[in-house]
Amino acid sequence: MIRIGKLTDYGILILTHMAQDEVRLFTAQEVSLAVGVPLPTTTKLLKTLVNGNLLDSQRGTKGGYLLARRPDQISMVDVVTALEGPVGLTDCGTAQQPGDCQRSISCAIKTNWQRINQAVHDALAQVTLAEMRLPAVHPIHLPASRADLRRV
Amino acid sequence: MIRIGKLTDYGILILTHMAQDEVRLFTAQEVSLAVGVPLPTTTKLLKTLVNGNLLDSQRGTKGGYLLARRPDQISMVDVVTALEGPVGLTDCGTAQQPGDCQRSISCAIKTNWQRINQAVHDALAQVTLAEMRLPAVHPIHLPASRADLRRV
DNA sequence: GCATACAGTACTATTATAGTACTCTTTACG
DNA sequence: CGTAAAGAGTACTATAATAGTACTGTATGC
Repeated sequence: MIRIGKLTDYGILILTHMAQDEVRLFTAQEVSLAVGVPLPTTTKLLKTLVNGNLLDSQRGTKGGYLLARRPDQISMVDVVTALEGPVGLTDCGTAQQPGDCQRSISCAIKTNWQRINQAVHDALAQVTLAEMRLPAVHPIHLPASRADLRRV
Repeated sequence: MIRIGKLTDYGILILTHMAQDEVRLFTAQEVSLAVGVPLPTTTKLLKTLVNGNLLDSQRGTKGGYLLARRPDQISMVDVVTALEGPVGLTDCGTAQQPGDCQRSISCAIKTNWQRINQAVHDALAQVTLAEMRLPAVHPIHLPASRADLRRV
């Protein structure tokens, strides 16, 4: 199973919310309330999303956040990359001491991981934020703990 | 970022090794040595792979493990599913108390997660074990800790 | 210049994952 | 038929990544 962390889930929640009104400024507090994620966590995420160039921010009174691009220009790779780190394999080529490798088989596989890598990357690239803000259906219970994670 | 756990990595390592000689019986010890993963962990994985119907096992003296199907009939979804749990989203529809949902927005998104879900699932389904046992190139150092995880 | 809102960093706690140990069952072979 | 080898199953422990929080700093509008 592949897992996406809670924070990434929240992040998508936040972006989807902000995509409802893509030109407006949202304060952190506003977003926190709307999405139901505690303020400290929300601000943390918002900052990260700014660093990932998915959001623009405005400081000072009357400040806030807004989408850096149009929703159809923001894909899930962008979001996932911003929140969970760089997409890509451990770079085998940068190893300092090639002779140290105790599992040469694993390196054979690493090469092949790029295949999987690319496939998943492409899959995520195909889904945009614009597609995510489609019809809400029924408000349904949100389970806690482990089951809460998005299983992909 | 999407992450695949170490154990899944090991699992693929193991299966790839066994795919070298797809009809032979391998003992747990043998596999452990070949792959460089501690015996207890290896046996744990082998058991899980049997339960996932990727391996068949033979008990008793002269027992061991072998692939349950041909390598080209085993995809990465199978492996990932066996080792990390069922592929799929949390089923919103099974919630007992629909009214309890405090974040209706998130449910709107959940519906859309299926999109991502499916995309990643398909991506993994396309890669088979047969394709994974291709040429090993250079034996290279295997980093420890976090960087060790396969970033997808 | 004061209040508001974002920026950055560092710390703590939780929880999932990884790893280990132990007991039980099956089977080959002397 | 009994003993040794090998897998099956379960429960426990430790580690490490993630999630969450708090605090200090900086910009901006009125």
